Amino acid sequence: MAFNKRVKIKTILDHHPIGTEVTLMGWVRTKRSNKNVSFIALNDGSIITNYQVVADPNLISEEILKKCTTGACLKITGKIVESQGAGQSSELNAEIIEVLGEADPEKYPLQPKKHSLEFLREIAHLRMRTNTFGAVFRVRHALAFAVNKYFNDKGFFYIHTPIITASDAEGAGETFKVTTLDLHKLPKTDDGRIDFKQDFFERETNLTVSGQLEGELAAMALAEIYTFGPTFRAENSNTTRHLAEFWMIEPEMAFYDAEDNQNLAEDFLKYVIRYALENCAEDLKFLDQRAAEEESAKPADQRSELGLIEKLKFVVDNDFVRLTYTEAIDILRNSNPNKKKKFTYLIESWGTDLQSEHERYLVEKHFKKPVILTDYPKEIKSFYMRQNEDGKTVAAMDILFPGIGEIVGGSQREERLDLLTKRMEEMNIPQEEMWWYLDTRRFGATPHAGFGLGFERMILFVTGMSNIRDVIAFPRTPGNAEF
RNA sequence: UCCUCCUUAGCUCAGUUGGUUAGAGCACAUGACUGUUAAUCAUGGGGUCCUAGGUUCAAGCCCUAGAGGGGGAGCCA
Repeated sequence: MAFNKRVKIKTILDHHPIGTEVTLMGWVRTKRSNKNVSFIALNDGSIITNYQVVADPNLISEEILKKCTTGACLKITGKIVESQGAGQSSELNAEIIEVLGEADPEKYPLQPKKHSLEFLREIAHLRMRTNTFGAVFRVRHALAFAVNKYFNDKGFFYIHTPIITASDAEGAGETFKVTTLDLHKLPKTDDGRIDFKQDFFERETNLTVSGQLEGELAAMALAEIYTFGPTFRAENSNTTRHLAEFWMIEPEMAFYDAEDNQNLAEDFLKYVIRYALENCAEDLKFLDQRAAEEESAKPADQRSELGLIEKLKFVVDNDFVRLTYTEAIDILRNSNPNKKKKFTYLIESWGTDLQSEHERYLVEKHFKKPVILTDYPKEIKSFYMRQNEDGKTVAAMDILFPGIGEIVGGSQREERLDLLTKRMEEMNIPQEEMWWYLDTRRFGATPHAGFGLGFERMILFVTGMSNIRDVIAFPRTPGNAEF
């Protein structure tokens, strides 16, 4: 006989089935008791709202009620009735309570009170049971769904690029090695190097740092594709915006130039944010209040002018600013912090890369909206980016978001074989092992473009969380692979 | 990797110029209470003051090293 006859709390709140008999299953958040009645706040994950269960000690034994402690899992059957209390319109009068799983209150670490995010990170296996993380992961799901829906509705094809790769030439960062060799007895070649011919793939392999190059191959056949998968970078980065394992969305489109690419990226970002606003109202309302509390703890000059939901609506309703690197340098060179030498790195000449402080100034102080920066000097960008007519810049774009920094990096790709191989030579990119990539420029090459978007950075922006470790269930960072 | 701050009860924190038995709120337990909303009230239990050295008559407090964590920078998404 099937076990699951539960009704979800979200369903009850949507339909208010007063008078019907239902079974709820979920976890106790709090219990309040007096001599005549106990109130259990139950959460089943379907929605952030807890549902009130009323237990009459004449119907439910003291032995059972004693086990209904914070964190315990219950199966409750009873009748939905109008609530006599003020905090909710309906509630469940319990007739049968079955304790599916107890939670020793002396040992269960989550309490009905506010916990610090740092503490909850240490108990990541339980933190999804809190309001904040429940909200974050429901929003994360909605955003992932919206990503697939957006591209599917536009006729893009979802390509699964490999996780294990042999190419190390993207230049996107340090890689994690993949091997089945015995690390204590590494086979050596005659000249003393590790003999990867004896390894599983008979060559050196690593976890992917980007699906872009493979994505380009697919775009040369299916025209408009995207990837959405895990990405691995072994950089020793310890910041609130970096993970060693993160999820990246990488659309790649044949017949798109740089401007088409920018249009797609802006439309895409607005779509998924709008999707969250329309489909995660309760969770975003909670996160909005949470963010407001965090803001009120900050000194007045560091507080943001807009609340979380206001900020999301603002991004959806306003055009992003588009300007070239050269224009940005002019603005920065003449900015107050540059003139008054407030920047740690002063802007003096064209050609240097922008630092975080410069990006933040442009986005948060000067324009106060998302910025698409284009046409960077070729020296500070990747080999595959299309070279502009001026001979100095490439058709790159970075999209900068307030509070996050770079959320998207992309470009029109260099489709001209001679220019591409020349650039690879200049940048010491080995061409032999990239023969398959260069083949796309030999056979049926066309203008094409694409971008990469860090999924967790998008979640950070939409949820208003400030540390990237709090928007992925089990974060992987230097020195941390628990759970 | 660099800079910087932090580590005291299950959690969040206080702890005076180094000085007797290390405190509070919340949580938890017990009891009270005729419907509560993070209920309230009373009582109670709970400590390797991150670790290892050192200075001192005396160290939670000072010094050295290490571990763990936060924030910032670089790298990037």
